[in-house]
Order: sequence, then C-alpha cells, then structure tokens
Amino acid sequence: MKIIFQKLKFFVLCIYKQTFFIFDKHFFNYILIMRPTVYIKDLSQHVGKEVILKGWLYNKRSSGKLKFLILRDGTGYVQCVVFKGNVSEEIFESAEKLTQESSFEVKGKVREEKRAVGGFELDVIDLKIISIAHEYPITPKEHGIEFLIDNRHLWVRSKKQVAILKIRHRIIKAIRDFFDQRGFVLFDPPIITPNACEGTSTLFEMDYFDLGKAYLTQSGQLYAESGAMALGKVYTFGPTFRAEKSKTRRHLTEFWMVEPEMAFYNLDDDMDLAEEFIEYIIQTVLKEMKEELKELERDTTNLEKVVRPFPRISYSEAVEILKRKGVDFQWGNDLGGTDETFIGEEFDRPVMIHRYPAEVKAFYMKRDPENPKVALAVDVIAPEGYGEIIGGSQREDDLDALLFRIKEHNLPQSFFEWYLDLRRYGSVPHAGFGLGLERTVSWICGLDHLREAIPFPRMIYRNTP
RNA sequence: UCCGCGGUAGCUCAAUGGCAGAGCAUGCGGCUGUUAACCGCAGGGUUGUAGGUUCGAGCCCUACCCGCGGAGCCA
Repeated sequence: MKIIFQKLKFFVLCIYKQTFFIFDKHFFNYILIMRPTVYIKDLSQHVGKEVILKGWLYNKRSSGKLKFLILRDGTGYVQCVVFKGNVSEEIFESAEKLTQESSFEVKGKVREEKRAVGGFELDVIDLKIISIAHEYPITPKEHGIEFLIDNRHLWVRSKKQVAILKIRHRIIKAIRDFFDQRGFVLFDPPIITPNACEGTSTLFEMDYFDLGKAYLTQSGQLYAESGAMALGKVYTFGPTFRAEKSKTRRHLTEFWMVEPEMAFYNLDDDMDLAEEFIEYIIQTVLKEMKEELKELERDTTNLEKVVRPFPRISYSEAVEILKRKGVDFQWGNDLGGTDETFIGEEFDRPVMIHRYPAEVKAFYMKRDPENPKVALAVDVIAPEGYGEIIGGSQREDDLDALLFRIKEHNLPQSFFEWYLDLRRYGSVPHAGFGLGLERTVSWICGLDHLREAIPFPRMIYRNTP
C-alpha cells in the first residue's frame, strides 16, 4: 500500500463504513480496500451487516432487472443478488458483463435466505470487476475425463474437486497429527537415491554428474529405519515414484506415501498401530469434513464402521477364502487386485492380511521364526474394492540373515553397506508400514480413479499440465 | 508389454453408405426469485492423420497417431 501512496499523489483516501476507498483526482475510479476481510465461510457472523467479498463468478442467472451471481472464493459459494432498483446503471452493467470465472469484488448486505445455496445471500450495493474471464472451457454441463485432465489447472476450481482437495488436506493433517501426538519425529528421506530400494520395481533413472546413474525414490523406508535407530519412532512423508507402466485406476507414477518406522516394534505392534492410524484418519474426516463428503455424495455408512479392531487373517486363511469363493488360486502366488477385492468383500471394515509367502515379498522382511516360508508382512485391504492401502512388515534385524537375503535377491551388497550397518551397531527388532495417500483419499472420497485424489496426477501417458 | 473400447463445433454427444445436427458455452434481445434457470435470434466444422473401396464415406477396409478401461506390477 505504501508504494501506491507514494506514486499517486493525487489520490484521496476515504473511509466509509469500515471500508477504505482510494479515489483518483476525478473521483471517477476507485479502489476498494477490504476492511475487514470477509470470506464466504464466515458469512453467518455478518448477518445484517455490509461486507466486501472477493472471488470468481461460478455461475450467473438473470431475470430482467434481477441478476443472480454465484460467487466462489475458495471457502464457499454465495448467491449475490443485483437488483436494478438498488444499484447504479453502471454497476448493473458491470454485473451484466461478468462471464464465468471472471474475478470481481462485491459489496453488499448479508441476509439469511433459505432459497439460496449455503443459506445466505448478499444484496449487492457495489461491484467492481477485477478481470473479465475469456470464454471458460469448463461449462456447467458434463465433460469427458480427457478434457478435464487436459484442463486440470482449471478443473481444480470445480465444486467436487475443491471438496476432494480439502479432504486430502485434512487427511494429511490427520496423518501428521496422529504421529506427532504419539512422539514420532518427522524424518525426511532423500528423493534421489543411488539404488532401487526393494530391488524389483522399475525406477525413474537420471544421470547424476560424475557418479553415474541415480534414481527417484520408490520408498523412504530404508532411510526411515536409520531414523528409527536414531530417534526411536519416526515417519517419512513425501512423494515417491514408480516407473512401472501401470495403466489402471489404482496407479500413479508419482504418489505420496507416509511411512512410520518404529524401533522395538514387532509385527503385532505394527498392526496395532496401523489399525489405530486408519481409524483415526477416517473418524477425523467423518467428523470434520461433513460438508465436503456431502458435496461428493459419499455414502458414509461404510466409513462409519471403520473402528478397531480390524479383522486379522493370515495369507493362508485368505487363500482359503478365495478357494471357498471359487477362485482358482495357488498358495504361494501374490494376491492380485481382484483377489483383494474378493477378500475385502468378506468384511465390513479394513482387513489385515499377514504372513505372506516370503518369496513374493521384499528382501528386508523378517521371516516368521515359527514358519520360515512366510514373512512377517502385513497388507491392509480397504473395503469397497479400494484395495491395498497399507503394506508393512517387521524388518530383518539379524545381520547374517539380511546378508543372505541380499545375495539371494542378487542385489549389489555395496549399495546396502550403510543399511547393514544398522544391524552391525545395536540392531533391535523394528517394524513399520507405508500408507498410500492417494488411495486413502480415493477411498474416503469414494472416487473411481486415483487421478482426482492429487492436484496434478502423473500417469504413464500424461505429465501435463 | 498384452487385451478391449473410442476420436464429429470450444465442450458433451447425435447422424440405415445419400443436404453434418442438438444441448451447453459465446454474442444480441426478453423476463423481479433464478437454483446445471428459461424463451427468441445469430456466429461457430479439413468428422484424429494418411491411404484405399464406392457414383457417393463421419459411417466400410488398411496402417499410423492420440486417449480411455482392464491385466501384470504395486501403495
């Protein structure tokens, strides 16, 4: 504001009804300065008062001398009523000029109005156009997914997308609150890594100066183990990358994952934490994001059932369920997406499947002392067909056993020397898991595709906008 | 990588092998309570690309490009 005053000597400052006006020397144009700032979500506190709102035109309807402007400001939507008898000719024409998504500020009196969406309405006294929008591509009619994704930078303005993104934000906050309240320390792993973490997935490769190839991380877990040995309980939370040419609604090439890692935890402790974690996320979102879930028309009856304890079955029991359902399944194979859906259907809340055949799981998972054929691993399958949202395990803490696994998987031992050091210097039993953020968002919001669960999805055939 | 489906106006979609159309959006006009408002008028097209069959192709055939859905892999 200082700059404006210095540059424009001939401007006059006026204060009228809590609003500052700066007029130019002809008293022709003026700039409104909001005092106080009012957002649509707070309108209930201003009933009967004059306020100034700033935002964008979501939709417009008119009826002769009456215009209905639906304003959105990111916090909500409100219908602004412009009646020709209440405003100057100039203001009425301004309202006429507004196109979809034009930005403007509007001054008016707040009124409770049952007929309007949101329950409040603004009787417009003054209106100032900030910028007239060009013809907006996303019309109030339906669009195809290709077009919407092409226009993702604009699509995020749409009601459902706003609701999803707000729920995503709340889930992230719930995740952080959960761990922070339980003595976990955030421990950020590197994004650029010298080797494949689990040795199997295809990674995004890059040239790293004179050091040869480097890769985008597919998991922060190995680094988190280092953190757990330093800080006891840690969690990582960041983007991870998979170059797999997956082409399904359950996959992105770039996605966010939260990975807690705890010293002195065994598999049972790990499962206890995982179910408490999921319950916390779901119940928090149900309690605090009612409006957004309603906007998404999400039937929350199934989500409400997500309370501890969750059913825990072994992989072998899962195979029995599949066989009982008539699925041709061989003990030893990994569970596919459809298998998971079949098993998920058996329960009304997330199901934990533990003790998988060691051969289908990663090298760092500890074998079950009571049955060396299985690893102390656990996957949590979300209901309603949303599939695996958590994968975790107790880690191999014995140096010799881990060395054997690395050789068995043909992994280059030199890359894992630092990881082996964690077993050389005060090894302890420890465990952890990873939760896929977008799958969680997708499940809670009832989405049919992961691409709507992240602002800018990265998929095999798309890296724009 | 494999299997299936699709590509027509800015968008969503129609169109027996026979004049390329509608709704929304845009522009102009009308309406004092609209809720994806409504009513009237107008502009808007190299039917993904390249070949082929045919008197005639948006439609049939071939190749390619792009996208969507699924499988595998995984969170």
